[in-house]
Amino acid sequence: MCLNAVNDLKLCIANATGAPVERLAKGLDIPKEEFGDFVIVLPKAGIDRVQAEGIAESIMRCGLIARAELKGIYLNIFLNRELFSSKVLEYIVNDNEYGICREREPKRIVVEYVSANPIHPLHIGAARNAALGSFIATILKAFGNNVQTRFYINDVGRQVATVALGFKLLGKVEIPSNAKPDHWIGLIYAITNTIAEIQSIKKRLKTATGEEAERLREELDELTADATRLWKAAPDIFSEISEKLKDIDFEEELSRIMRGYEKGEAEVVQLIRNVVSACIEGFKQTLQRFGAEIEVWDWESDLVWCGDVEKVLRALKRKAVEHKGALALSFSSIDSAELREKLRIPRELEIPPLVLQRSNGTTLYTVRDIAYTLKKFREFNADKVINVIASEQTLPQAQLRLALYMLGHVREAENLIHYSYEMVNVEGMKMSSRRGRIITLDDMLDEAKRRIMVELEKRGSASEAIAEKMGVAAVRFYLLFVSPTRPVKFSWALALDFERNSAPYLLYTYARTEGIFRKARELGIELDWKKLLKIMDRSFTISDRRWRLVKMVSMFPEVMYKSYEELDPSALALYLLRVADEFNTWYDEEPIVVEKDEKLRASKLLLAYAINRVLDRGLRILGIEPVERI
RNA sequence: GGGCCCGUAGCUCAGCCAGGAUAGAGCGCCGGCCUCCUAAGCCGGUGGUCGGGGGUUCGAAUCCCCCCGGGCCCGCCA
Repeated sequence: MCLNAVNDLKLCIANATGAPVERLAKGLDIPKEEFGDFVIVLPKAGIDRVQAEGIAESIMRCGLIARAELKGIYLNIFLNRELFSSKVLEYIVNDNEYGICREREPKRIVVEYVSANPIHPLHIGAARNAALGSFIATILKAFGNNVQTRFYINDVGRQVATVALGFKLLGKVEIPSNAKPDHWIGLIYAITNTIAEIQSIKKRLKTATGEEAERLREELDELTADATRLWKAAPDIFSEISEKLKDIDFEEELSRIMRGYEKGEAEVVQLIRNVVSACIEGFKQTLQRFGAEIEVWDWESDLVWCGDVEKVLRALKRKAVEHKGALALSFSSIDSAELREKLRIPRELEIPPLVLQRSNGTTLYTVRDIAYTLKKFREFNADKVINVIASEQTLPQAQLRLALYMLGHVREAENLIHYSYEMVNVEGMKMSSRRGRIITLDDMLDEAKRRIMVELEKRGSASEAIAEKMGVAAVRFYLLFVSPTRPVKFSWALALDFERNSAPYLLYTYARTEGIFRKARELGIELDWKKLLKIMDRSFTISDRRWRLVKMVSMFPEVMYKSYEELDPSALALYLLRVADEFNTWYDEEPIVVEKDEKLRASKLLLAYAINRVLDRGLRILGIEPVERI
């Protein structure tokens, strides 16, 4: 419904003063409380001293404003608290979508996210992706767009071939019944890869000398440490793979699997599909638990088999050049500042040629991704495709857009968005899925839940369901709280701190508001918000605390819109925390349900309801389901 | 070597894109508050040459340049 009191205020000022709304909005700010409720920074709004005098006078014609003071370059504005707060509460009660303003022209948008390699469990990096991606899909949908979420199953390529080879050496694809499939596959992958790497290094060491040999020996030490750890995890399996790897040429075998898979040889297809399906099954369990919904699962191999990749490759080859003995696509012929601007490619980014094909004839990831991008646009008839991918892939994503452009898919190139975010770094540890050194999302969720369970038991209200919900919330919030452009520093201490800046804190605050309503009903107070609006004491914001809360609630639509436009959950997360802080202070300061004055009580209940709605709506957009009681 | 992102309190982060009033939170640390709507809470105290240096400006954490430090990328991996 788009009810937004702050927007009303902007329009009101614009009407009263005749100043254009956009200019005003630019200069409008929230000052320190002592200066006013809002402030227009005059130079920012393009208003000079002379004009300012007139505006300071005419602004009073806006009924929402009680008084305005010209002070230096600032026009400080004090609102009519009664009018403004009544308006805010009315909006909350009457707009069941408060905070959201649906697009007049909804877009069709594909959000591809997670798309983790199906060779090991989802780790905390994928978790950040999942949290961001599901947030993006949720908020785009909430604002009225048609959104489809997709997961790209990278089952073609080296990594998958490696784990498939591991299983092949073991004779069969079998997942122990007590193991989660993706965890088991991750172990087999790490074992196979680590042993192969050790063999390769040992081979190279035979001929290496000097610095080169030194470097290799260091690497070998590290690998040996990883191997020992992996051996301990599954001694029999480790030994078996180790033995069998001795008898084969690893690279040759890998190449054979890759070629066989791309050609669709029945035996290889069965092997890989078995392994990958099992891993995806594990992903689905975890993602469902995490509240990240994927609507369409795309197999990369299907793109190869159906001829889409071949088609793209043929088209690319017509534009290809020779690069280091391979066929490649060079972008220098089309590169220009204008094109970079259009395709959102950094000005100075050096873009090397894109190699199109391995010498064994198999395809490469970025080439396959071109076919995939076209598929995403085509199948959903999408206006826009958003790829949620870590910043480390900036270059291939840029090459992807350039290649699309070169092939004449200009619209797709221009509307393919690389939603880039920085990675999760673990302090004191280098994560490596190839060596089985990862912190998994499953572990995080389990540990968070366990910690919360301990806390709940202290309160004598241990509920497994609530602990689960809160655990998921805690992890999601931790990953969404930091701006996407900044790396997340992971440590268990930070992830499991459930005070103040955390989801448990927000959920607790929400539950407090629910507690108020519960108590009210117990006391026989009817919580009919529309009725309460009629009888409420409109002067309740003579209290600065309550007034501050009203102002915060009034900002909700503005905050939501900003988060929507920038697809940035951290702004919303931070806002919710500040609302909770202010509410908790108020909650401690004065009774709400016990208020004797019926009219004032109505106002207080409405204010608590407003906070309740804002927290509920904000948390849900962040993918967190509120709990009524903790 | 080149590119992208980042550097704000002991620690984790807002603020920077669209420059404006004495730079904000949380954690930590110190000291208080539960016969009263949930103490994952509240109140008070502690803590910062905004990485460094130039420049633009009436005004710079914010814009520009240089330097230093960190993460990531520059593969016939994905």
